[in-house]
Amino acid sequence: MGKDISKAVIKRLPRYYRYLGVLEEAGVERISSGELSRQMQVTASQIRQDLNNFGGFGQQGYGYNVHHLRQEIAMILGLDHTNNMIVVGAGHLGQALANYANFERNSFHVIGIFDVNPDIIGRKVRGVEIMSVDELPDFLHHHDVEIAALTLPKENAREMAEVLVKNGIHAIWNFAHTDLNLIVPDDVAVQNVHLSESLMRLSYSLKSRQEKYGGAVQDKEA
Amino acid sequence: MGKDISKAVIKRLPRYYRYLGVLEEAGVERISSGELSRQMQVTASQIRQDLNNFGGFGQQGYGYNVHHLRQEIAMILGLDHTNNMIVVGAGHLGQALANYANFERNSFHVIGIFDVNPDIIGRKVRGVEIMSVDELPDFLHHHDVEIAALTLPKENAREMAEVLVKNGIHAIWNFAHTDLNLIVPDDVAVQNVHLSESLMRLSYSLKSRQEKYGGAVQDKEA
DNA sequence: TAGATTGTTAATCGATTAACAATC
DNA sequence: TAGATTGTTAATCGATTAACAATC
Repeated sequence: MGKDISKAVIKRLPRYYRYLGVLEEAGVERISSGELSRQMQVTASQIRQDLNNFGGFGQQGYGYNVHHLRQEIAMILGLDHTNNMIVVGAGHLGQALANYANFERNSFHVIGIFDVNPDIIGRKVRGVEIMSVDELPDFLHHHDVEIAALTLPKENAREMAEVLVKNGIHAIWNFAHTDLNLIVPDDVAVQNVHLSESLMRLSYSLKSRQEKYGGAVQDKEA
Repeated sequence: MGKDISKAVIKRLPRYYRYLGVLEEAGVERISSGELSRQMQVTASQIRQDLNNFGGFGQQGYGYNVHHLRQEIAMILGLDHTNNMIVVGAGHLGQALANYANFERNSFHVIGIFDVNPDIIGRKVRGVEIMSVDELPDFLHHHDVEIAALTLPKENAREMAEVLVKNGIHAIWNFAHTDLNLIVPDDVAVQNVHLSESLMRLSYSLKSRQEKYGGAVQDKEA
């Protein structure tokens, strides 16, 4: 309900959440936008603007209560309850994600892992058995699954996305090297993690830094 | 050299590269910004603006040559030569990345994997033996390594980043849940892949879609 | 109260889109 | 040549930063 929040703001919220977690663990009770700004290397203006999209979480003359602000952000992001997940594709990446299970203190919980390869079906990852994708529709109808992580080769990813959507999945965490936007309807959320694109940006960044700072690569021969 | 290219433009280049690859594989020889715009769901203006940061790759009345444009982008991103990589942290995610090895047709090549855990040192991943991090400095001095992927728990990541930088690494692909920007000097490129942040954005996105489209989650009980 | 710091409006900056003359 | 489509300038839009009155 209400005004749409800009994507740029949403992108920053998890980082605020992380920094507030560090502060809370360190026993810090309150923080001003100025101090947080210094630590996070963003402007205090931006912090205040961002937070005020959701309400006045701070107090003039005091700042923000670390614990309270963190809880508010958790609520905004949907981390205040457990989101059940499945992982489709039990390759190395899929297993890596499954092993993340229960990270962020129970906000996310992997309750099923699926693959096409009969050789690994039946094996367990963190106590969860790898099932055949054939069992996927049935599984989805009998469990409350919010999120599906998709770690299949791009050849199978699109087809599987359709199966997931058809069986009630409304959020896809897509690791396949393909865009699903044209496949899934508007009411299904997709987050792409294109690792190869990230690596290419790093490669570009490395290259432009070398041009800027000179051939600093050589100095490791010393 | 010359004018700085905006981050927003760089972020889009790998996606152009991917789409051009698909077109090339499909045997498409030329493409107009208009047609590419339709396929990629971005404006034709943006495509032309983006590409013209680097030079006039197109031809009036014709469009762009798919193969040539793709090669130009490869050059810009530094994919026209092999970038040697190491993976530090041979956990599930590290092994997943190592298995990516040689993806993007030899642009990236994993030549070393390192871990602290003695139990897995000596094991092989895709023909590359897992070595002890103690051997890391020596390895870096004897090999030409451009990029280090960092897949350690955040407790060790910062310390290891310092070791990498001290031994000549100029590009870090950071998967640890911590920011390295304050640790590494300006001439070291860092790309963060904070998977948990991506998952949180998905969770937000799911939540706001449910609010917008109504409680569509229930309909999978049908 | 005085000092600190927010919430919020206004100003600036940058990125995207539109338009069209140049040109293949 | 005429038609198509780029390269590029100008207009618009959105996001960030600055400023300050409100207020704890």
